[in-house]
Amino acid sequence: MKNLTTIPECDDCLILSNSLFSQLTNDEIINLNFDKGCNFHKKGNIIYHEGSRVNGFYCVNKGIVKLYKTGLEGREQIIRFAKKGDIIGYRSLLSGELACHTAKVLEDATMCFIPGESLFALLRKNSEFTIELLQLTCRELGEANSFITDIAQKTVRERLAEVLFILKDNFGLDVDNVLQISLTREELANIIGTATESVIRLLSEFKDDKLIELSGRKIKLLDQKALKKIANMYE
Amino acid sequence: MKNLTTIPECDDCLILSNSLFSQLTNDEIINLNFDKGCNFHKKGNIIYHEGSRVNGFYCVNKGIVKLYKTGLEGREQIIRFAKKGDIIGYRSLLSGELACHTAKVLEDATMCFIPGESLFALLRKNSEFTIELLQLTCRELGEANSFITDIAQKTVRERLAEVLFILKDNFGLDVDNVLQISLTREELANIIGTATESVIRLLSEFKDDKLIELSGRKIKLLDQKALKKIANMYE
DNA sequence: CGTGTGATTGACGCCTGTCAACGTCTGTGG
DNA sequence: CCACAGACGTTGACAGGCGTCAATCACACG
Repeated sequence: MKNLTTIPECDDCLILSNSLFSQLTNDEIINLNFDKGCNFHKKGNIIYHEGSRVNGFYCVNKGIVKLYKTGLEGREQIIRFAKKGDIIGYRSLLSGELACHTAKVLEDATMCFIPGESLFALLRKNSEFTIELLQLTCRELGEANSFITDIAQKTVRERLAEVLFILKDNFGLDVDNVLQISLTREELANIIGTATESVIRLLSEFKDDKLIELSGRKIKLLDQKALKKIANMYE
Repeated sequence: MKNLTTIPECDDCLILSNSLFSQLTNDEIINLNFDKGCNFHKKGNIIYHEGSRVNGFYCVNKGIVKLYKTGLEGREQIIRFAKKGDIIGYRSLLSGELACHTAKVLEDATMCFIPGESLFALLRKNSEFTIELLQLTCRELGEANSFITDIAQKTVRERLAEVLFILKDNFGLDVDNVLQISLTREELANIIGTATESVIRLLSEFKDDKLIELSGRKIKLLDQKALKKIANMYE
C-alpha cells in the first residue's frame, strides 16, 4: 500500500482515454473525482468474488485484472481481462445481480472505485454518458457471442491460435513481436477451455513449426499469417 | 401476409408485458405507436442477416425467432431465441456495429419494427427507459458469460441436459411436462455446439434411462431432478 | 536447502465428430 | 393416386482429438 505514488485526478486521467467518461461535463468530473476512491492492489489480490454483491464499479488506471468464473470442480473460466482505461464490476452493479465473476489482480494495479450511487446519478442526468455505456455493454455482448461460437465450433488448436491474436489486440506486441502479457499455461487453457497439458503440447507444436518462439511465459509471434490461418480467422 | 389479424396497439400491448417499455410516458407510447411498423412473418423468413446493417429494432409480439451466428463451414450457432415481449436487433443498432447474428422465424411471428431514430430519441429523453435497457443488456451479458463457461467446461451430455432446462425456463412446459418449443435435433445440436448425431444418441439414452419421453420433436421431462444432476446444475 | 508452483512429457482411453447407409415423413407434381 | 425428391431422424463403424493421470523437471522463494 506504499505505492500511493500518484493518485490520479479524474480531470487529468480520464481525458487521456477516449473512454465513456469523455461524455461527462466538467462539473460531473469534479464530482466524480470527489466521490471516487483510489487504491493500489497487489498482484494476486481479489477485488471482488463471484457471487458477492458489488456496490460500485472500478476503473483500472494501471495494471491488469483477470475476470473469471468458477465452473465445475473449481475450474476457472477466464471471461476477459481489464487493463488501463477499462471498467469492471459495472455489469453486476447495473443489472442488480450478484457478481458473475471474480476479479483478481494479474499485474499490480491502481484502480479507482466509483460508488454505485454516483454512477446511477450520472446515468439519470447525462444521457450521452448512459448511451455510451450502453454501447460499451453491447460491444461486449457482441464479443461474448462471438466467443460462444468459437468455443463451440473450433478445435482447441484453432482456439489457441486465435487467443494469441485476441491477446495481441488487447495488450499489443513489443518491437520484437512478443505478446505484452504474461500468462501461465493454465491461464491460457482457462481462456479457451481446455486442459493445461493440451496448451503446452500445442504451443510446442507451434514452436516446432516456427510459428512462435517461447521463452518462459513470453510468446513471440513469428508467423502471424500462418497462425491466422490455423485460427480460421479470415480477412 | 393475410394474417393482419390484429396489429397491436402499443398502449394495449406493452402494458401486458412488464417490459422496459413500462418506463415510457403516455406521450412516448403514443409516439412509439405512431413510429412503429408491424408485420407478420412466416416461419422460415429471415428478418435480417448477420453482417447486415440494421436501422431499427424489433419487438416480438407473437411467435418465436431464432438468432444464430454462422460459424465454420456455414455451421449455425444458436445464440438465443426471442419470443413474445423480447426485443431483437437492438445490440447492433446501439453499438453501431453490423448485425452479429441472423434472425430467422421459427414459428410464425408478428413483430413490430421501431426505427433507430425513435429509439435514440427515447434514450436521450427518458433516462429510466435507458437504464432499463442497460440492465437488460447487462443481464444478457451475464447469461452469455455463463454459457461460455458451460460450453467450455461441460461435456455434451451435461450441456444437453442443461439446455432442456434453459428451454423450459424460456418456453415452459405444458401440463404434461412437455417442452413448449419444437426444435429439430440439428437445432438442439447447434445450441450446445455438437453434432446432430450426438444429440440423437444422447436423447435416446435419456429416454432409455426414463428421464425423458420422445415423440417426434416433443420432449417430455419425466425426471427433472435426475436431469438436473446430469446437467451439473445445483440448487 | 526444502517446499511449492508451474512446465513438460508420456501413456492411455473415452468422448465425440465424421462418414455412410438407411428409414420415415411430408409435400409436390405428373 | 402414385412416384419422387428432399428434409429430418436414426444407427453403426471408426478414428482421432483431447482430457486425465502420473512422473519428472525447472525455478523461485523463504
